Amino acid sequence: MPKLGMELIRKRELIRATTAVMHESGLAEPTLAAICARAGLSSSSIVNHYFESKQDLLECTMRDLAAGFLGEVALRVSTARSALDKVRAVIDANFAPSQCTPEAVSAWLWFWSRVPTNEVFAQIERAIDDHVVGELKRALHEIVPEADVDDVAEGIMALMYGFWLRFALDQKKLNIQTACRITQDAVVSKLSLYGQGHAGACPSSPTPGLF
Amino acid sequence: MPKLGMELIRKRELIRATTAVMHESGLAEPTLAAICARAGLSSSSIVNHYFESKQDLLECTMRDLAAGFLGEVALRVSTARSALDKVRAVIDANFAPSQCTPEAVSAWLWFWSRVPTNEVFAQIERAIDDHVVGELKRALHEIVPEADVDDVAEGIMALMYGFWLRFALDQKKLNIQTACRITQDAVVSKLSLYGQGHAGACPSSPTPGLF
Amino acid sequence: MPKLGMELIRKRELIRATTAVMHESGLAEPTLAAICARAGLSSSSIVNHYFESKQDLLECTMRDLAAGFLGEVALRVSTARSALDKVRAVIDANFAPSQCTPEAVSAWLWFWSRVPTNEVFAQIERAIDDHVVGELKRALHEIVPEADVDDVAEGIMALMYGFWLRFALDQKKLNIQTACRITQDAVVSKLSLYGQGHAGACPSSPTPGLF
Amino acid sequence: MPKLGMELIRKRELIRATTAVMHESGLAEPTLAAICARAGLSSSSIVNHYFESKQDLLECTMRDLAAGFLGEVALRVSTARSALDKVRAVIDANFAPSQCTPEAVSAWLWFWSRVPTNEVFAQIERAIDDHVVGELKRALHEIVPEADVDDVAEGIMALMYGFWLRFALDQKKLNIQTACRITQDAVVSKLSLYGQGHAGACPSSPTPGLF
DNA sequence: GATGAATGAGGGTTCATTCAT
DNA sequence: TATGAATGAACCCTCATTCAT
Repeated sequence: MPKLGMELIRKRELIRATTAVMHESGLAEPTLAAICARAGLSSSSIVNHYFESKQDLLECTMRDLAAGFLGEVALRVSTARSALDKVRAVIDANFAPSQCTPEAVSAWLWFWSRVPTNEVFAQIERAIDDHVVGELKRALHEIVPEADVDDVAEGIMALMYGFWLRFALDQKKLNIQTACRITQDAVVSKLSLYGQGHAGACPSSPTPGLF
Repeated sequence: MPKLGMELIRKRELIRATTAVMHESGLAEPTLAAICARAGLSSSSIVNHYFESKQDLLECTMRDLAAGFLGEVALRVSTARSALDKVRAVIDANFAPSQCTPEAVSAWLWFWSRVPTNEVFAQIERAIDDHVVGELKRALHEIVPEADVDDVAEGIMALMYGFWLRFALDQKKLNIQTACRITQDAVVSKLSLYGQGHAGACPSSPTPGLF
Repeated sequence: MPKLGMELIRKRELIRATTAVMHESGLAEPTLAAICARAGLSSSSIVNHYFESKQDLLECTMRDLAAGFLGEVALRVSTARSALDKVRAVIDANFAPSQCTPEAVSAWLWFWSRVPTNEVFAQIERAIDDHVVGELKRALHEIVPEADVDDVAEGIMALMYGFWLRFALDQKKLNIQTACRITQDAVVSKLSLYGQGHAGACPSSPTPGLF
Repeated sequence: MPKLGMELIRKRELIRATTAVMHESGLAEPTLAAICARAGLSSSSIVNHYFESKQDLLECTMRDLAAGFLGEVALRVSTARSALDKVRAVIDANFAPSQCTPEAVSAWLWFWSRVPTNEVFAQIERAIDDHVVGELKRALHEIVPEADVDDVAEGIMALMYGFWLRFALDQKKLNIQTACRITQDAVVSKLSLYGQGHAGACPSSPTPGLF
């Protein structure tokens, strides 16, 4: 029964199953057998039917994840008015529900753990990073002194990556909403020092401060 | 070659080789063959001669790394005078040279990526985390309001983990000294809001601020 | 080669090859490599394709052998009229051609030698033993005094096991037909003492007698 | 401390440990490591120090066992007066306490299971068998018609081997004394048919009979 | 005499992949 | 389109054995 569009459906099923397996079997190397079993398909031959190889499936899976993430960023940033709102939009995108399911978080950590090994993954990672950091810096340029842009951007990225890593390690240890709030607060208080944000210029009052 | 007392020497060699392989061959599962080749030993039998299994070698490797890290923390915290100094000591320990070689960073990320899979690794991770977070909170209790202790501690941990993760992903992207400085500044400015730290109450000067 | 329905064929081939290897390579632990080579298959991966493990293959092999044996017993016992005929049927089943090929005898001895080691094999052995001994005792109840049933049954079993063991040790030493005849004669003469069997009460002629 | 006679002591220790390991670890192939651990020696090198190889140790172990058994036979046969007593002596030797410890029984079954594989073991087995069967037949010649000697001897051997095998399979299933008694009774009743033994010529009375 | 170091062969198992159906 | 057959590489581990101490 050569249904049209079967290819797309199967691919999506397999990609979804891949992230599920990454999560369920720890972050161990997912096997094709496990992925196919999870997708309800028998025989791992089907993977080589729709993908060039296991590596291809994994790359597609990560590209899919990355596309979703960059989409969240683009969507939110494009609707932000002020520079500060753009910064906040980037942070919101990082903690967006679609990126924070246990499966997604596991997939991200799995992906990161393979970046040093795998050149293709490294390229994807660099592309994501360049895009997000670029977005961040473009906004920060309008808010903080030129000399501070890099450090502030780097700080924000580290904070988000750190929360993600810690969430992946133990999902009971951390609450995503809390993580997002802490990050947002950190930025607000930080930028308020430069006379931006909702706060006044000099934080003489018991200003929020970082974290 | 059959010198007596070879056990400690070989164990150390193999542990060192393990972290080296983790780093060199990406964060992929290190094979005993690769580890032995790296250590200059022939045949992977030698590993089972000195360790109970591959898993045992990996656990010993991580315990060794963890011990080194906790040692750095203990050493620096014990010589700190004020509560603020203790917080800074924890941060310094995280970015201590012994913990920031490319090999060590790779090993840490490898370790983290296995925590969800492996119960023993999870225990080690929890032990480390409890210890460091505990140290941090004990000091923060004297500095920030009770209600803020958890969030501040969590923020500091995330910042450090995030820098480490990003360093592991691309060592050219980040400079450890910079990461340490940004983290320290973040803490100082944060805590200064509560009237603590070496800085005066109101940061009238181009205030430190977070990140 | 990838014909459908290959599973049953291959399983049978592998089981047959297993007993062959047990026989040919003495009763040493058969290796998958040897079994596959014997079956004309390349690489021992095929075993794990059709069986869960080597242990599974061995268990299936023995269950197959046991089923054949119990089938022989059931077939012959069910067509026996008198109680004595049932006893003789059990003996005939033990020395049936299907159970007395050199391969089968080797497989049985191999199996027995593993019973003390292996719980699954022990269960199979107990099941077989209980079944055969039970069949024997049920028939004997009608022939010999209650007090003698156990000893007679035990004696018959020992005689059969002993012949089998000796046949396994050296197939030139013994002739199966002779063994069967000796066992049958032993039973006939034994039971004739109780006034049963086709023979008259007192064996006035140079009576058969045991052995 | 080069104690004199250390060699004999160590050899005996190792041989004893070998049978112990054969029994304790089922009838699996005993490893040198297990044997040395059982003997309280560290490092399996000691075996190659006192024996030429593992095979040598195993052969010595079986020769030791065989010597003990043949000694039992010789001792009892030499003190037997009548031909019938000699037959009974052989049976008693088979079930002598020294040959019926769980360790000895396991060792014997282990040995038998290796006979088809191993030429040296086969030679030992043949030597034992020839000796015992010879002893038996020599006595039987004086009791039973020439034509029956082989069958009767073979029957007795089978009965004894069968009991041993069944005892090795499950020591709870069988009692050595019972096995010995059944065998002795079988012989007595059998030979009584030929006008020998304690019984009268024609077993018209409810003679014991076999088993 | 006895130990510990080191090696290498060989075993079972997992797994991605190819191919015929 | 989809499945099952089959293969071969790679891995961890066990174990007997040799050698230097």
